[in-house]
Formats: sequence, structure tokens, C-alpha cells
Amino acid sequence: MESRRATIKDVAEAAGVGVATVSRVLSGGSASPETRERVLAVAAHLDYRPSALGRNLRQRRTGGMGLFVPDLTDTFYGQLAEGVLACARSAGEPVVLGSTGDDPEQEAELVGMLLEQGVDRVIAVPSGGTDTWGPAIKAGMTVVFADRLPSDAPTDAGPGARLGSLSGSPSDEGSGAATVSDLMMLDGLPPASRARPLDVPAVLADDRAGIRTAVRYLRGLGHRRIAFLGGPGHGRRVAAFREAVGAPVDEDLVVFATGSRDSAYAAASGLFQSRPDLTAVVTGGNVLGEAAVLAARELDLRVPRDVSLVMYDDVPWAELCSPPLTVIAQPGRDMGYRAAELMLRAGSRRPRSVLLPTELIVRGSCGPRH
Amino acid sequence: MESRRATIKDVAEAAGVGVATVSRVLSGGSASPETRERVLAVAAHLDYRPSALGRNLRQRRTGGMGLFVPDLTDTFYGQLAEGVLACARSAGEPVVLGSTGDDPEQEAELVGMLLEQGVDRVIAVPSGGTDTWGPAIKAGMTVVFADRLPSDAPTDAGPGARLGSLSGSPSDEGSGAATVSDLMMLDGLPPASRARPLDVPAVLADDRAGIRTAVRYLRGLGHRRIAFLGGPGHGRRVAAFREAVGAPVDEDLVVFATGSRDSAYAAASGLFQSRPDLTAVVTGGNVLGEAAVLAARELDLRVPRDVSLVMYDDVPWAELCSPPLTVIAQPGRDMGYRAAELMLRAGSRRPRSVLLPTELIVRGSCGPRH
DNA sequence: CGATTCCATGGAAACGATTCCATCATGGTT
DNA sequence: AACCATGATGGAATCGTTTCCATGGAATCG
Repeated sequence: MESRRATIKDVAEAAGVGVATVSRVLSGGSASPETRERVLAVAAHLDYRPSALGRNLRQRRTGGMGLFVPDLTDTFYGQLAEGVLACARSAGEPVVLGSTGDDPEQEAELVGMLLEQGVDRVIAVPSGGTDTWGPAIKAGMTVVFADRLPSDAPTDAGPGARLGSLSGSPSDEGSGAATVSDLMMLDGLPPASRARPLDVPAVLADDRAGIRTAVRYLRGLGHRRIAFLGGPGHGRRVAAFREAVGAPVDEDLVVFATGSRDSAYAAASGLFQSRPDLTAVVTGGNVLGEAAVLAARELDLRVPRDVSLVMYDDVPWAELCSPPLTVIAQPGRDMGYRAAELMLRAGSRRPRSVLLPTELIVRGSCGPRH
Repeated sequence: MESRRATIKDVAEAAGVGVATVSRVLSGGSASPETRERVLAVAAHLDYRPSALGRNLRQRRTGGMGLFVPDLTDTFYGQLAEGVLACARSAGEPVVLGSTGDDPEQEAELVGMLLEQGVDRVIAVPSGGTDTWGPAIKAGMTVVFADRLPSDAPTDAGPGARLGSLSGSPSDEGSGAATVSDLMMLDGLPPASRARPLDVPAVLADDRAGIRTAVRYLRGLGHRRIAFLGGPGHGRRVAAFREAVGAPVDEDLVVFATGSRDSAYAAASGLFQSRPDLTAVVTGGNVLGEAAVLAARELDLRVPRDVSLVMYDDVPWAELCSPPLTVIAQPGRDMGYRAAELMLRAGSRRPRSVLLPTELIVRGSCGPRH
């Protein structure tokens, strides 16, 4: 009793028309009212649903889009993914997911798989650099970056970058308009001094403003020895940190971990032990914030009495911590949603980049210097 | 300079053979050594990669699998997804992701989309019941459930269910072997008294043992009025709770929320306010645990002094809470990995279901009754 | 040595859609 | 009345692969 799906041919025969006509009716082409009606009726009766397989082959491209994130266990990327999915669903497009683990090699492999599948659009939180994404783009992919730029891209949007409006509807494209190469123009260095830029739109948070606000806030509390705890992809954030702290930067206070929780913990712990004189830490992501809290507790450092903490990303559990964590919030879901929007529009208008605002949410993890 | 991808025809011509031969060589069919070598060389030189589009059309099915989770913002499902992705990657299969928001309607829509795409395998944390999944299976889909069973399935694996071994390799299939209908046999009710069962393999945690352990633990601390805070899909857990508590169950102490964080908070807050006499709460998921902590704090209930708390799911932030949360841990990543394994094996052997062990991790959120 | 088997091989037919193009009818214009 | 523009329509080509089948040569067996 396993009847297979009806094909366009079945519908054509049942309706007494040619397959071309059926196709036209179903995709909005011209047809006489009575034919249209009959075809529609037959199609509905046969429960006909066009096979994406046939269509894709003919059109030499699969619908849908890829989505690459470093780690779904990181709540922020979960939020971002939800945003992408929400937008994709409203457009009826499938999303094929890849988790890169912050490994450029895995990422490249995933790109290859998408290419093979005929998926030519991808939203990526990139792990690799131009050597991964250049070829992908030359192979005909439409790429939108989210949350970060490839590691060898410029690290900051520069002083001139404007904020994307957050208040407008999600589809509001108003301000915040710049491609990656536009963004590169603004950082003061002549483009020629860099590798040829990828002309790829991106949806980023205004890390620069976020970090600056956090550092100023800590400064205002009297902190002078402020550390930065970063991870992969936090290049723009650490650059902003350096700028906000101002020269000379105490390089021992800038520490990096790889993507894993273990590494994050080790980095945090190492930082606290090697520099007991630091009084405040800014972390570049929530996994690092988690690690910092854990390491501090292990070393009997009290937050915020002994060390103040500002974490990037506002995640639900930040409020549950004790003390509740002061964070730099970035709109993860929006970021995903707008990236997907950009992707879907990519055909018509030339997509522009977006810079979303961040917000310092003061809770209880920062106090005056002691 | 946009050269499109080489096709099998290009390779055939360049190698001076027919397309059939190329196809055979590339898919391991028989061919003479020298032909094979030549074809392989040409293919490599042309950077040929077979298009999944053509293959899928011919074979009337897309490779890869779907993955449906209720909410990627819930860390547990992030873990589960990572597990699925890990297994899929090792098999070179794409994963198309859907987030159902615990809404059967959205879920059904997503099933339709998969069908259209020719994806005929899906791993699902189901939101809908037999009315969604029955048709999907009849349409030829291979389905594996993870974390829960459809809402109208029996709520418990029953006393006879055995644990899947966790100690073995991930591919160890050893114990824990039962299909959903097997599991249904064990709960004491004759199968005839239920709707026709879906014969679908599932990977579940041993909720029954997990909840029982937690309740016994709380009992041991002197608690008598223990509440259960559940959400969608926690049917098996609440059933286990009822069983563990034993009749008569105080129905006011069993409260349900929908999937959203707001609803979870409202339910928790309502529970605490309506029954100030309760001394302990078990939550059916981490989002509900989060809500319980928040609601307790808002109402000036101290954990564990005023109320003890056991949360389902061990998530990284459970340890960061203050006090650190006592949890029922279930192996989210393993669950995803094994579900994907089951899916991939589905062709050969008849897939069996798996019951994974849970573990009570005692931290600081439970104390003696006051 | 003839017959049978076996293997490598290439041509061609699927798979299910879109889309180009030719055909035909219709109606309006010169 | 001849002609042209318009619009609906169906046939057939196409996308890139797999797979069926026929062919031909070589090798094995009787």
C-alpha cells in the first residue's frame, strides 16, 4: 500500500493538459482561468507536491541555505541559529547546519559538502580565513558572515562605522549600510596594504562600542589593571579592547583560549594565577565568562570583591549567577534573522552589511577596585 | 572567469571513456586497473565532484537527514544537535535543521518541507503525536525519536526496561534494545488498549530511574511536599514522578508550562505562591530550572534553605549558580550521536531503541527540610 | 579447437522538474 | 479579406547522475 508521490506528469494526464502547462500554472505563469482552475483542482486532489529534486537539477541549484556556527552548545550561537531558522522558515527555505568547532579544516570540508549538494548560499560564523572563503565565493557561493569576519580580515569597523537601527522592523534596512570592504576602508589603513578583500556582506555587533563602554565602566570604578580573555574569532574584540585601554597595553593581561571549555578554563585559571594583581576581566564570549567564574571560584577569588567581571553575550543564565553577571549584550537572534534576510535579498539589491548595537547590562559582577 | 563545475561527461571525454565507466569507477564498481587509474587521475585533475543533485534525482532520494528540536536556545538541545552533527559529519551526510518551538503545526510543516526536498530520514524530538508522525512514516520516512516520544505514546518505558550501556564505544549496540512498541509492551497495559503504535526506534534517557532517584534523594532529606514543574514533552517524566511519589499525588504540586521562558517563569512563580508549603521542586528541564531559580529569588525564597531544587539536564551553568544546582544529568550529546547512528544503520539491521542512563549529580541546591 | 563464461565497456534510458520554441486559435487592424 | 499581434498550449530538450543492457574480447573449460 506504498503509493509513491504523484509527479507532474500524473497531474498533467489527469487534467488532460501538458506538463508544461501544469508547471506554468503552479509557478504563476500565464494560463487560461479554466485551465488553471482545473489543474489546481487536480493537483490538490492528487496531493501533488513538486519535487525539489527535479527542480533543483534543472535549475542547477538547490534552494535553501547553509548555516555554519562554531558550537551549538554555546548559547549565543543557539540564539543566532534560532534567528536564522525563523527567517528561513518564513521564506519556506530549508537550512542545512554545520558545526565547525572553530576548526578551519572542518569548515572547509563543510563548504565542500554544500557545494556538492548544490547549496550555494551560506551564513557563516567563519573560522577560516580568505583561503577558505575566497575559493568558496569564486565557486559561486553567496556568503553572509555573522558575528565575526574571517580571521585575516581587518579587526575593526573603525571610528566611522554607524549603528544599524534596532528599533525598526527586522526588515528595516535603514542605516548600518556597508560591505566588508566598505568597513575596511574605514579603519584608516589603505586597502592596498591588505590581502584583497572579500566583498561579502556581514552582520556584526558593534564590538568596538561594546568593549569601549565596558572598559570605561570598569575604569570609572577605579580599575586600572584590566585583563581580556578571548577566544577564536574575538579579533575585533581584542583590538577594540587594546584601543579602549590605550597604549601601553600590558600584554600579559591579554590571553587567548581555543574554543573548548577546558581550554577556556585553563586560560582563565592561568591568567588569575600569573597576574594576581589584576582587578578586572573582560571576556570575549560567554563560554569564557563561564570559565572565568569557575576559575575565580576555584582560586578563592570573590566576584566582585577581588575581581570584577564583564562578560560578552547576555545569556539567560547570566542572571542566575551569583552575583548576577554584568554583560555586554548583543542581539543574537536578530543577528541571525538579519543575516538570513540579507541572504535572501542577495539576488535583488546588492546586500549591505549591518552593524547591530550592543548594550552594557549592569548587574552585580563589577565593583570598585580594592 | 566563472567556470562552472566539471560534470561526469567532461571527465568521461577527457579520459576517453564513457560516462558509465566513470560512474562505476567513482562508486566502486568493476573496472580495469588502468582505466580506473586514468579516470581517477582525470577526475582529480579536473577537480571533479559528483553533483548530489543529479544523483539524488536518479535515486529518488536525497542523502542526509533532518533534525527537529524544539528550541536551540535550550542548551540541552544544543548538546543533542552537536551529537547528531558529529555522527553525520563522520558519515559525510548533510543535516537539515528545523526548530519546532514545541508546536505540532510547525513540526508538520517542516515534515512537509523535508518530504518535498526528498529527505526521507529524520531525527526528531517530537512535538506532535501520531497524527503527525503516522502520515510521515506512511509517506516513506525513516524516523528516529530522541529525548521523548510523541505526546500520545505511552508515557513510560516500564519496570522491565533495561539500560543501554554507556561504557561501551558509541557504536556499541549491546543492551538497551527495544523498539517503541517493545517499550510499550513493558508498561503493563495491553497494546490493544492504545492507538496503533508507531514502530519507530527511539533514543531516550531513563527518565524513570532519574526521577525516581531524585525523589528518593529528596525524601531522604525529609521532604514530603515535593512539586514537579514540567513542560511540553515531559510526559514520561511526570508519570515517573507520580509513580515515585506514590498515591495519593497532590495534583496542585504538578504544574505545567509551555515551552517559552516566560511561561516557565509564570508557572514557577505561580507554583511557589499558591503552595508556600512545598519544600522541594523537581523540574523537567533546564529552562524550567532556570525559571524556578529566578522565581524563587524574586519571592525571596532561599535555595536550598526554603526550597530544595533538582533540575533535569546537566548544563554547564548549573555549576555556576549559587548554590550550584543539583541535577539529573542525561547525556545529550550521546543521545544525538546514537540517534544518528540508529538512523544510518536503519537500512541494514532493524534498528533498535536505546535507553541511556541518567545520573543524579548532587551539588548544593538541596538541603534538609526545615 | 569450439563453446561457454566472464568482465570491461559504452550507449541509452530513466529520474522530475523547468523552459525554449513551434503551433494554433483568436481578435483586432489595415 | 489578408495580416499581424497576442496568448494559451504541448512537445521536446535539458540538468547530471545511476543503472540496465548489449557488445565485444579474452580467458577458461570440456
